[in-house]
Amino acid sequence: MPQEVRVRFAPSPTGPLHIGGLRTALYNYLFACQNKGAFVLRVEDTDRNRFVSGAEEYIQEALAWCGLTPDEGPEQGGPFGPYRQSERGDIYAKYIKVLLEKGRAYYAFDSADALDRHRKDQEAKGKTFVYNWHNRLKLENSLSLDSAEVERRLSAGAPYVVRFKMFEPNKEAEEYVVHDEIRGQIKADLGLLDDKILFKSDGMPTYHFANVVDDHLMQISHVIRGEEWLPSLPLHFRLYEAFGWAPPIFAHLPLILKPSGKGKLSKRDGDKLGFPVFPLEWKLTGASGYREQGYLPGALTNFLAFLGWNPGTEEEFFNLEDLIGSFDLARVHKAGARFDPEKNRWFNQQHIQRLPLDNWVKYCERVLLEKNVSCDDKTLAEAAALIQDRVALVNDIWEEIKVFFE
RNA sequence: GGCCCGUUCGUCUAUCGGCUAGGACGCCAGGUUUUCAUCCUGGUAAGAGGGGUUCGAUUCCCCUACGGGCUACCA
Repeated sequence: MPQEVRVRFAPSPTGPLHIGGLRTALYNYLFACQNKGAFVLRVEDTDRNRFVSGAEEYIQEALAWCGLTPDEGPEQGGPFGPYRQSERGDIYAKYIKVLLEKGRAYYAFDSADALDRHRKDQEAKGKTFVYNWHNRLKLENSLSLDSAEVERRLSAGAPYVVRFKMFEPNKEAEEYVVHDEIRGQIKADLGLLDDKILFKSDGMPTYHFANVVDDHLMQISHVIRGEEWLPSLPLHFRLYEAFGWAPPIFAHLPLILKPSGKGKLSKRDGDKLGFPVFPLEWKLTGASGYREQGYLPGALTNFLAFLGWNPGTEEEFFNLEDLIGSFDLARVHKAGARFDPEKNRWFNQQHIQRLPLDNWVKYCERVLLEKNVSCDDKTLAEAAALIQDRVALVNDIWEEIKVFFE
């Protein structure tokens, strides 16, 4: 492998990181470490409307709690910065121009309202409105309008977006094949895909554009991300192609599903399901976190690692270092996995039991300190040893240990 | 609706054409423990359905069903 492995975790700061995102970060981290590569944190804050202040700090803190500290990122710095997309405006402006000049992208003046109307019209006829090759000449854009009119609108400051020219019939084949490391070859029909917006009218790039530009510029070798991105993989390949860049290797991870009922686990589940979905508590909404509930970060990452992957042996207790040694992208599953809070708790209990005594004593000591109970080291060590296999969560310590001090 | 991905015990999973389909959580039963927890032993329970390919399919192919994702000037 001549090329250096560089992976990135690219959350958008719209709220706390949830355990699905945490697992994505974990897999990226493991892959980077075992290949002696770099783990990059990139903050994808191109949506001003959904920006939540404090979210970026939360993400950093959550990663640090789990031991997944990035090698490069907004706080760590690095040679490929800035690592916040909101600070990379000049870069995107430069590269969108490239696509425009190559004729691979075009200006579009259709208002959001007008597009909405088109969608509703088509829906009424039982059809779906798709902005692409078959109607782009009937809409308001730099392909349909003459160049003088386009110039006039642009210089008059008319709002516009930039769209990607996804496909041109008669010039290229409709069948398109992309590759995913976990799923293999995936066929797509370019004629069915739409001319995605690359640049929004507020001057910010969309995910698709910023992502491709940044991954290329940051020399990302492997993109390991959630399965929800699989449908846009053909678009991303097309973008690399349009730029003339070699794409990275893509691996789409299976989603984490709710313990029961339908759908994937989401931030909005909060702890409505009876268990936290966040590593740390999120004060804005009062949502609880695994740390506050008394989970060990090593137990959480162990359990999360096994949601969608396993080493193929019957060994099931792995600390971060063990995981780095055993993790294998080729053994990642294709199907989504339901999150099981009970098994998560059991992992935690097992991890507590396996803690070296002197380490465990520190947890107990902290609890006694909080409760203003003083005792000598010998008593503390004895009491801690006696309760170690009775406790499933760090938060249970007081309940078990108090009998020794009352 | 359209497109894409998926499908082994209730759940997480092993199996890379030939197994009595293994492990773990949970649950049930028994044992250890003054009680509880821990721990030990045993039990429960699975290849979505239908076609192929093959001497032989859980494993390869197709169809159907079901599940999931995407279909925004969100990521």
